[in-house]
Amino acid sequence: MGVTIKDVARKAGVSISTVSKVIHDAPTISDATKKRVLEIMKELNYHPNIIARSFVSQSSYHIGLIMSLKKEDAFLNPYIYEIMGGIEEVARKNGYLLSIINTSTLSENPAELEKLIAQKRVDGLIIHLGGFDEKLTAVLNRADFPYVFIGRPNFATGASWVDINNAKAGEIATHHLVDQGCRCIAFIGDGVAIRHSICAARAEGYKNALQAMGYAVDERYIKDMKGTCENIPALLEELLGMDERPDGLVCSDNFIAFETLKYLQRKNIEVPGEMLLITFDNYPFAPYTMPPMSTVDIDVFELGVQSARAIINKLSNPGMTIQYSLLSPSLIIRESSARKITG
Amino acid sequence: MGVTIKDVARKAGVSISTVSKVIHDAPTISDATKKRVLEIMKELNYHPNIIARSFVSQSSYHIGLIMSLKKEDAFLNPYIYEIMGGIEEVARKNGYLLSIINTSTLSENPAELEKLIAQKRVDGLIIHLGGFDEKLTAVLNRADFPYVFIGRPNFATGASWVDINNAKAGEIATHHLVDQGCRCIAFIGDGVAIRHSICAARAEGYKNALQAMGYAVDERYIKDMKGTCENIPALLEELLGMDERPDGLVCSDNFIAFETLKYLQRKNIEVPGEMLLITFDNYPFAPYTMPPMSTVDIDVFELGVQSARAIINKLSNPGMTIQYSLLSPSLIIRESSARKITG
DNA sequence: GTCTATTAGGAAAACGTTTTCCTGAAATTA
DNA sequence: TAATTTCAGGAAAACGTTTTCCTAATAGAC
Repeated sequence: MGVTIKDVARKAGVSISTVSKVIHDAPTISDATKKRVLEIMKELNYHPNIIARSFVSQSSYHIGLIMSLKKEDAFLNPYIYEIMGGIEEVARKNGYLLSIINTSTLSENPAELEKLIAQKRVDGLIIHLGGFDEKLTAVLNRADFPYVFIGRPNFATGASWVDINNAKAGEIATHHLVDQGCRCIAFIGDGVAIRHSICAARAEGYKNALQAMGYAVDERYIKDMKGTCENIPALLEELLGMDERPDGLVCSDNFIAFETLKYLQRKNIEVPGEMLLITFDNYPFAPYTMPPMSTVDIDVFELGVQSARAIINKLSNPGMTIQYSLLSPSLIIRESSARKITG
Repeated sequence: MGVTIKDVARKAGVSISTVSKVIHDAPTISDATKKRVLEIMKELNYHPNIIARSFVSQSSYHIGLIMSLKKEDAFLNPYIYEIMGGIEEVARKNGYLLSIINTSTLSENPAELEKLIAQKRVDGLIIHLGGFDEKLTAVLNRADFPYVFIGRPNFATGASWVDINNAKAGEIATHHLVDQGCRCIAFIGDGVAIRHSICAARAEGYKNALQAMGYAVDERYIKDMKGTCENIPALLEELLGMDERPDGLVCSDNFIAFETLKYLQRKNIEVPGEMLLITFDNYPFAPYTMPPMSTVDIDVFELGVQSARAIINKLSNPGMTIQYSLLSPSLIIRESSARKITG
């Protein structure tokens, strides 16, 4: 067992209370004593035993991140990796460690969540809303356990959340295509009609942008692949067969964008010559498609930072009012949406 | 404070020692008492306080995973996500939680690692070798702290590691191209000459396969992009200008493969018509390239599982001899390496 | 010089387990 | 029946902090 507070106390000729007070910089200790004790601490290379401290405070100094680790989901949210980076940084700076909990474990066996919080293995939870089961929030609420969401929940909850401003992102994408000369812009999504879904918000932004710029919104130009990529070719065929053929496409996610690109190539429709394309999230392969794909990018690291701050705030101040925050996206223009100046 | 062992003891009319012994299924407790105590435990919804248990055992019941969370590295190792899934599953089943520690935090400030292990915030470490600093292992060794590697370290260490069999993967890729009719196969990598690098191992496999099938290995057909994608066109130009022009390319990573594909398209060289292409890791976008990319895939989930087992073994059996394990890859054939049967 | 207020630091309990050693009762043996 | 062994369970210490309450010494006020 390493160096303990007792060793420091003995060597410094003070009581352990005094050492503890020095650690916490209590005002009732004289500067001289403080200095001496601090020196001894350094000399002995003393680190307070976190586990003992946990024991007293009954907190683990761990923040849990509930996220899906299912193989199939691995690349649905490519940015979760960066989110983790943001969380880890803030957590560490506040003395917390980041622990990962698999969403599917919990959905399959909600008792695991009960155990997790009964045993206080984490002090608070950040819940990434991919595949998270609404029912589980009931468990958390019953135990009055602190948590925040990444992503805007589409169910009632008393918890704070942080999200990216997908409506704004949709606006930016659409606005950009109009800027590039498009006069008829279609939207292809997956879950357009699902309340508070990422796709719905992006579609909303698409509509808002069109209206704001004085274009009519025609619902026939809004398509939904309904969960399966295989529907995309048919949707595109419909769009290309319309009286006024679209000259710009907003794809609500990368997979749609890539499938669309493939289809257009097969049909010998040039991008960006005849059709401009834009999507979201700046997926790492976006620069490597042919042509490279324009995206509306999100600072997901910041998403992690904000969510970590939110939960840590909540821990130190349990009565805190709930907060929502929406982060702004930015535009990354690549060839797929850039009209050649020449020609 | 929730239900404690005292509450259970009182209600069951036994001492806390007895309850503790029931929890650990000690043989000196009669079946009748055991049964009664277990019932009371269930009735009161008692969960042993892990923090108190940690306090006694001075272990945190957390496994740390050191991995790079730097933005730039996020997609270098797309499969780390799945690795985490494997680790989490094994860890949880053994009563551990998975904690994430950012490699760059530690390299920037090695004292963080000292603190981490002095405070016993994790019981053991799994180190993902991307960007991990060799010097840090000295800290671990000095403290006799248990750790294992994911990936084969290219420096001396007393620790176990698990890795994917990259040499075997290189063999499989090369063998497959020969099977498909290639007679001159080139290899493009990044770090061919770096000892124990992933790329070097794959190149080794490439050579072995060629030799095993009776082909000569010509070093002129082995190219290295030396850290920057911009070198790729020049390398390809060299290859295409050779007396015997290659009809198959083994690309040691996805970025090389995608850049290569782009180049070949610009030069109007048909894939798979005139050139077969194969790469590794089954990056999620591999099916979405034009044409879809063949890859040699790795069960990285299993990599996580094995690394977690290794560290947990080590924890329960500190004297354990170090172990190395190499996981076998499997072939996923897509259009980029499939000679049309017709024509 | 006495009384009070202030200051610096100490003593000890508490947190919930695990674990070692002990004890009393029952069972076995002689 | 007496001595011994076995068995089931209990008492208490220990783990390293934090924190509350207390005390002795000093300073200040009159």
